[in-house]
Amino acid sequence: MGRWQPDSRGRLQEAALALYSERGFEATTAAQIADRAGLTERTFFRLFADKREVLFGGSAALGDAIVGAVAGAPPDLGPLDAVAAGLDAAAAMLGEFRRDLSRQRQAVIAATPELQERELTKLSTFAAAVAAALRERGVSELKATLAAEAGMTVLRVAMQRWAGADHGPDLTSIMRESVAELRALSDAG
Amino acid sequence: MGRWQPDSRGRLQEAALALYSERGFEATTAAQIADRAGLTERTFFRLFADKREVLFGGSAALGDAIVGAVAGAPPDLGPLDAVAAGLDAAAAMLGEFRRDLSRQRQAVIAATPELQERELTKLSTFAAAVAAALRERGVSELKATLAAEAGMTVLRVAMQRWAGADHGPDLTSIMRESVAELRALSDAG
DNA sequence: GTCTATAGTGCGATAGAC
DNA sequence: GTCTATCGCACTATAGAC
Repeated sequence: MGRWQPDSRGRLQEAALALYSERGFEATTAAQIADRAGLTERTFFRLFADKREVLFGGSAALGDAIVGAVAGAPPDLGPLDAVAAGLDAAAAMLGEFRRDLSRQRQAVIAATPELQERELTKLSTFAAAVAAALRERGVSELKATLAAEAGMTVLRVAMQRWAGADHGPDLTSIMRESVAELRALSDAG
Repeated sequence: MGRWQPDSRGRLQEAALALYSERGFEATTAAQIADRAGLTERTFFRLFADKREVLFGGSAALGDAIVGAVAGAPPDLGPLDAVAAGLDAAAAMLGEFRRDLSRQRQAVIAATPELQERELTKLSTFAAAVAAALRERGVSELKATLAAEAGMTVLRVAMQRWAGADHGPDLTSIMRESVAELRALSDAG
């Protein structure tokens, strides 16, 4: 064992979620988070670019999973079907986490405009990567962008609906229903 | 005429766009912007919530125009058609501004992640308002959200394509083409 | 209009692992 | 010796309180 406790990142993420929940994002200082994790403020900012980033730690893996599923979908699927495959992968991955922590995290984000901003940015990053994967499949630039962005919108609203209630359908079901609604949009009123 | 130069807001916006273009957003301080506009840093932060907001001054009016057009569209139109009416209104309004300034503004935003974040937030605000207008028209919550968000995506990519080139089709044409592509998404690959 | 807290950065020091 | 993670200190600018 080393000189320091292991998993500084994880401890900071845990401490941050707890403090943001207790006293709110703005009322929490980076020093307080670091204290609670047994580290210093300087270390916090070395591991996370800013106070918001600490809540979006594992999102790169989620993005990779989505893009992988889109790229790996059967080649004859249209863009929206490929995106739907990506969303299934996302739902499966998010379902592995503890639902109570997901809810807590969503609640903090919902209460904090700055964090909503960051969430939109993350999803926009995913959308760009998904669009690139769709273009690889031969989809036009414009169609790829629109399909990818619509897909990330579905992901966001599905997460909100899922984390907003204790019971009710699981994330995969919510996601698929939303995709169906998206498809039906062009059809009629 | 009063004791001060008129239109402090406008002068600050102009100064900010110039400085952000010249030396970049991060390398520009609020004090420098205020100096250039003949005002104090304190006044800057009284008129704009933060350094980013100064680039998004007139966006409330744009949002109102979009929502108004959506709400005022013929009642028999489906959600996507109503959103398309809103986008037409947006294109008409944005087309009134000087194209070179729009380009400059888009270039600064494209070069600055923080500003892209703010732009996404603005569009998300619009989307929420548009979704509310659609619900007023009898559209379901989920469909309204998806249609509104997709519409704002169209607005964003159309603006990028329009401001990214000197010549080429006007904003209205680009917007309509994008809406058509959005409709066609579900059809096939 | 001044004063202050805090976010976030740069750089050097330290203490282990290898 | 090198490498890496953390600390400590000094510093600027933002943003808000008074």
